[in-house]
Amino acid sequence: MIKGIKGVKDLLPEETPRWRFLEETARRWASRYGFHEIRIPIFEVTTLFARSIGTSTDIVEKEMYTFQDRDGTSVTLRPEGTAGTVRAYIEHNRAAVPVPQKYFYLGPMFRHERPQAGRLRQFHQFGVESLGTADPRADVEVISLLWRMLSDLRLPGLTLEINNLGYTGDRDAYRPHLVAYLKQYESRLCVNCRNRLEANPLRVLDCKVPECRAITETAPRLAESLSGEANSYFTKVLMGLDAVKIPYALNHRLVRGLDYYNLTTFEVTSTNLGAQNAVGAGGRYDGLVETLGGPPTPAVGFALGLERMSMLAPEFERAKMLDDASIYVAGFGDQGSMAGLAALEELRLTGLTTVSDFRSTTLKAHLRQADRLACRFTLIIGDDEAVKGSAILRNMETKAQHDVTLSGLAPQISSLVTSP
RNA sequence: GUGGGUGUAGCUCAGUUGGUUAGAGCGCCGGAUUGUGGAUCCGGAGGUCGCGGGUUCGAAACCCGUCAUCCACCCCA
Repeated sequence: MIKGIKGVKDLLPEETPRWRFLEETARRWASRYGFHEIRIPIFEVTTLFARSIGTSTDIVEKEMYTFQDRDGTSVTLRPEGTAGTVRAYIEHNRAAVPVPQKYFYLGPMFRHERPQAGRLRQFHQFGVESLGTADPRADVEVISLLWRMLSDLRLPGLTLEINNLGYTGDRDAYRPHLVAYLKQYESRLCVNCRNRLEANPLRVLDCKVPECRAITETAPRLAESLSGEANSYFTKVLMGLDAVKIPYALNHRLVRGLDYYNLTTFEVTSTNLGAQNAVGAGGRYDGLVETLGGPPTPAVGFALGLERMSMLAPEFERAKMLDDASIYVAGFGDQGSMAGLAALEELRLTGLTTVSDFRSTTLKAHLRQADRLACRFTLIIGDDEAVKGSAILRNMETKAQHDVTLSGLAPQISSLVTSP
């Protein structure tokens, strides 16, 4: 048996209604906040991701689905949506458009990781990018959208955490302080953190090992090294969140894994998920557009994991099924089968949702299928009816039956089906 | 990439210190009702015990390998 690829899942018809609901909710909230859909390719040249996400990140180092195109250029299945969105923004010179460029996207992303609860190799993200606005209110707008959307879905156990990464210069100034402090306790740090000390010391701050946490608890804080400019920007973001009544918690350990973030970073986690507890996360990335060859452009955005939202979303009722398949046509016998097929087509052409199971050969089997498909009516056409040019419409709930004629069938059915 | 758990019917799972025809519940099909669904009763079908080796008189069970899957580390949505 040929099986699907590891970490790549099928969404069967039973689950697609819930996904559609999530997607529609996301779309509705995004457009309410003035974001417009952008559809970007699923693969891009590899260098786009390497340059934007950062060459020393795990994503670029070992998680990308990269392959050679036929002409030899290296291409990669997108591991996230920001890079492609920014590329499109630059390529189409959207900086020249006089209105705010606020985009949202929705679709599959690919990372070659070991699958676990809430982590797949093909997963789906909903994301927004607000490009060209340096105002703290843009940060607030994006965070607010994220929070309202998740709240509207009533996802349980949510927390919004926020931090200020400052400008690149601020982090450069802070890093030596942190490293000097951590060096004193180097022997007590976990192996990972000892490596991080060289590669990316800030990441030591969000290590989960208790010993490391204890050490970093009293470490010098990034907040103390931030420039006045960075501080006042962040203060305005927090004031804005207060003004629109978004509850948040400051988390000085929140250091995002992608290189392009600066100033505001935030993350929404849920206690009802497994170890991978981030539902959505984002931040400001003022340098990225320029890094990718565009004009200096401030930007802020977030991405949401749809699988993780789906894991949290309460069960939805399937009441709609009744409307989905409302009429079952039970055609059986040599002539009844053919007459049933014609009736099916005729009803469908008038816009009625009409189904049948051609595998059923007896009336009993047909009615059983009608019941399973939750049809409200069954149109019975056996050989007896077919030769008479008639059919029987059965109400599956009341068991009431009406005779109808096969000529001019659709109008008769329409009125019987809609009348109470 | 590393570690641990689990692979038996369509699904969820039993299966004793290794013992003869591998079970249950649910589901499915049929009958009771030769043309009327759901409920009930009766009957039936359905299994390379993940795969490959090994130990043994005998393996679903023990050993080795392998694959799949889940969870965790790492990292992230």
